[in-house]
Amino acid sequence: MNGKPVFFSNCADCSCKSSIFKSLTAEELELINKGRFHVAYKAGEIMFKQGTPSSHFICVTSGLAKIYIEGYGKNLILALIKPVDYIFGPGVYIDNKHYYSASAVEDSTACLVDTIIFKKLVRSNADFAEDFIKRLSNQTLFNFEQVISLTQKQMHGRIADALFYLSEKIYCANPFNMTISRQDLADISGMSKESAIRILKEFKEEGILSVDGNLFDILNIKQLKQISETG
Amino acid sequence: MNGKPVFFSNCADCSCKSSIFKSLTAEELELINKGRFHVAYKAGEIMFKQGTPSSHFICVTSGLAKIYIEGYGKNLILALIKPVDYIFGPGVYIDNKHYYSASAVEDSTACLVDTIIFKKLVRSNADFAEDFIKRLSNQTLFNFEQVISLTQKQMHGRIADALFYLSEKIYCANPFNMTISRQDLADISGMSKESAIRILKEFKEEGILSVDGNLFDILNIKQLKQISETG
DNA sequence: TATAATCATTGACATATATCAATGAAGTGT
DNA sequence: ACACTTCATTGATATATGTCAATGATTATA
Repeated sequence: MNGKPVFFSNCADCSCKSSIFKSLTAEELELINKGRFHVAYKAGEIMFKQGTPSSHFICVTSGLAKIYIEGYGKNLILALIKPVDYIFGPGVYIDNKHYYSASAVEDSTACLVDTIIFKKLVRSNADFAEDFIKRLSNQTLFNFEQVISLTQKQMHGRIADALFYLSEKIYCANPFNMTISRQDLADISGMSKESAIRILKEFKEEGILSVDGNLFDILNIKQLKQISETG
Repeated sequence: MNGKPVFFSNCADCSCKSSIFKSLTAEELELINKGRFHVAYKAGEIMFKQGTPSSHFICVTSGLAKIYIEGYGKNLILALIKPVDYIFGPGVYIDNKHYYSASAVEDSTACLVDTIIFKKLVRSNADFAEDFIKRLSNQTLFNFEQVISLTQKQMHGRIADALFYLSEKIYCANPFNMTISRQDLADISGMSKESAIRILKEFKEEGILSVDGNLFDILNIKQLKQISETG
């Protein structure tokens, strides 16, 4: 546990402030700033655990985190959270429980803000509330894509989707440095680790993908898109 | 098409008003009442289609509707919508597009309200906004349950979950009258129609379920719960 | 450096599940 | 009452995918 709080300047000056805060006034930002903690996590450390009370909203300021549901014997990764994005589970507005777990995939830092403050701002600032609802809506759309991929595509299509997710949404690069494990890849794609590895191997053999250590390179984007489409 | 509008008294007096409206003032209700349409759908009729512009929020006042994503060759039913519940897709706050389709499963009636009015109320009434966020959160939790059931349980567990969903959440009865087709049951459970039928047959043979015409009766709730748990 | 521990890879095998095809049942319109 | 369409059921078969077990590779630790 390397969880000692590190205090940065303040939210108003923060260069890695989540875009959700753009509709806040200086006073509102200061409100957030006052009740906020900055914490460092080592890779692998759990940020919070499914089933525990959820008291804070977490903004990832560096590194990479995963949020995942601990299901029946295996995990389903709902999303990877990169800087500067935040984690705000659906339980906050229901029963203040976490409905998924979160952990650091890479060494990470994060700001924690009390959800009471967040909810207060939602009530008092309509722009903020609307931005928040937009964000919730986007998450829902993402969930829809994921559930369709997981339930209606075969493994090749699901791995293709996962690779595009990593390349386009998370690492934002094409030869990209894979910082998640094969197990994580499998947990994103809803299959066993062995199956995920096998698909990667096939992609390599077909010249669609090259893997050099942790460096992944999608060589034939068009063909991989095709595989994603045809399931 | 039996889509002729039927005008009821008004929202303030409406006995089948969705609970989301409870935080609205009389004037706000009147605002909704003014721009509202009451429509009747026959079973099977489409209310709106995935990909089309979404302009109205739909409150189901009688009958039963389904919302479903048209995926790769087959549909996934996200939820059944019974009175008095409403349909408000995530696209409304993103790009005003429908990200799923909706259709009437039984003969149904519904009230349509312009989403512009709805969004205006979200901005002006904090209680209403908070109720709406709660509702979105509940939907997300439901999505989580569904995706875990669909991706981590085998067919028996998924059918068990679907049967409990129908009995406990939709029909709210135990011997219940099944108004959805086997194909719909399969589309809820993420499997082929034939597989769904086979599982039902097995449940019948094991005395867990009785099916008499459209009357379904879960005879051994405990065992079915067990099947749901063990996947 | 040695040792343990985790992670990645591969093969063999069992099985859950979809697909295809045929048939029966039930409702619908003429 | 009739043909006709949709829906439900069943069986046979192919295959996608998970599980188990073994091994290699890499990293952490003493």
